[in-house]
Amino acid sequence: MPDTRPLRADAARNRGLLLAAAADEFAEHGLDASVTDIARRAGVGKGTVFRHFPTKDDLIAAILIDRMEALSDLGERLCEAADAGEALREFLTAAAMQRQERDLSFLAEASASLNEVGRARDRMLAAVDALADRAREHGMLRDDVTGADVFLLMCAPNYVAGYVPDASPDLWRRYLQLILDGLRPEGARPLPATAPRLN
Amino acid sequence: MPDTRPLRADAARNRGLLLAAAADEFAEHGLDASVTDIARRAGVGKGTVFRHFPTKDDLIAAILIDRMEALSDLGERLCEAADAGEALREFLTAAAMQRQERDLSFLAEASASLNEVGRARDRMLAAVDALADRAREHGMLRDDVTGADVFLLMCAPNYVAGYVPDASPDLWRRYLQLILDGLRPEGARPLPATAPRLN
DNA sequence: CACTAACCGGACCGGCCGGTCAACTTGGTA
DNA sequence: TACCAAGTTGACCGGCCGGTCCGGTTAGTG
Repeated sequence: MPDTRPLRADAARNRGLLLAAAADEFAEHGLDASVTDIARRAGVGKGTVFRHFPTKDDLIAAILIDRMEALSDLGERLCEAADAGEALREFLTAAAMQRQERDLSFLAEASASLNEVGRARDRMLAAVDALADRAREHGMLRDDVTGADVFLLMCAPNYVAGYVPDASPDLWRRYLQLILDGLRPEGARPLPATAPRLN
Repeated sequence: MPDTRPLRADAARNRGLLLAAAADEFAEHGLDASVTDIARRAGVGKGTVFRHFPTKDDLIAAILIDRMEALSDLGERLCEAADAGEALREFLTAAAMQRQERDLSFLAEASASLNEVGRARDRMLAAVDALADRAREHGMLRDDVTGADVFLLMCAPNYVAGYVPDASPDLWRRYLQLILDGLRPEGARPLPATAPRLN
């Protein structure tokens, strides 16, 4: 970070408008919402988009990073919570609420190669790992489930609910609950295949 | 169906090649694999694709219908099986294996409007409903889960596993097992939101 | 107020993609 | 074998999309 002088007032405002507009547009039309539409929604010229984010992928990455950073903060805070099981549920709920859109993949194929995304993801993965470990120690999480499993399953409730045309906006909660029940040690049967490594 | 005279020999063969090539290409590159690539992979000119399938959506629909029909057959057969719980697992396993690619959505937004797709989906949904009912009666499925829930969750294991870069090809089995455990009555907590309607 | 570096906007470019079409080839039949 | 409808092909078209660029605007400073 050699030269980090502050943005001009209008530029900073536009950057914010763009991030918000892009998030909305991606939520509605998936990752292939057009840059032109995003610019229009933000009330800004298309050139401005590319001034702030050299590439569409960079724009996506910026949104991803924002969200993952926020989730990391929350996760680290929740590690202090008394009830480890409830902490995990709260974290997954927040994760699902943050992204009601389908398909804004956390691993973001293309942009996963950008280092910043990777770093943000690793931090979040660490937070999830810690939450999972604590929950497991308190007997709220089955022994054979890893943090990586939880990380991957984070996206599932929204994905599943996303395919119902006129779904209740709370439908994802239903599938989150189902998944949480599957993660508990009670009726656990042994899992096939080994847990994936994510870094 | 006014005029259904049989295809010429070469045309029939090409149609088969195309369906196979398209399935492969979609598996590798998602739904936006290009028609040109599909044609090349099938060893056929692009025009031939559009002779058989007036629209790319029709091609997708044809694949979808094939698969759903096959799953419906299997599902209806499995309704006779002795072990209702095992029948459900077998069905979901077959469903997951049939589509290792991510993102070939069963409800296929665009083409969902085509009547044939809707009909095939309804038939499959009926089969899943029957399987779920039997499993529930045998105490292998929690009371508050509907066939529609199971239908939607069918896609989840592949989706989740699809985000792991160099995953074992069996990774989806892991998440299928987790979901199945969540579907069992043992540790069930009440589900929020009402089950979705799909037709 | 005057000056300038930062910023903005939108016409423009090349490339790709779904879809068309007219010239050509070929499977089936009498 | 001779014929033609069915089938095939790839050049071509219009439209869209990510990304560029330069003339005009504006925020901040002294």
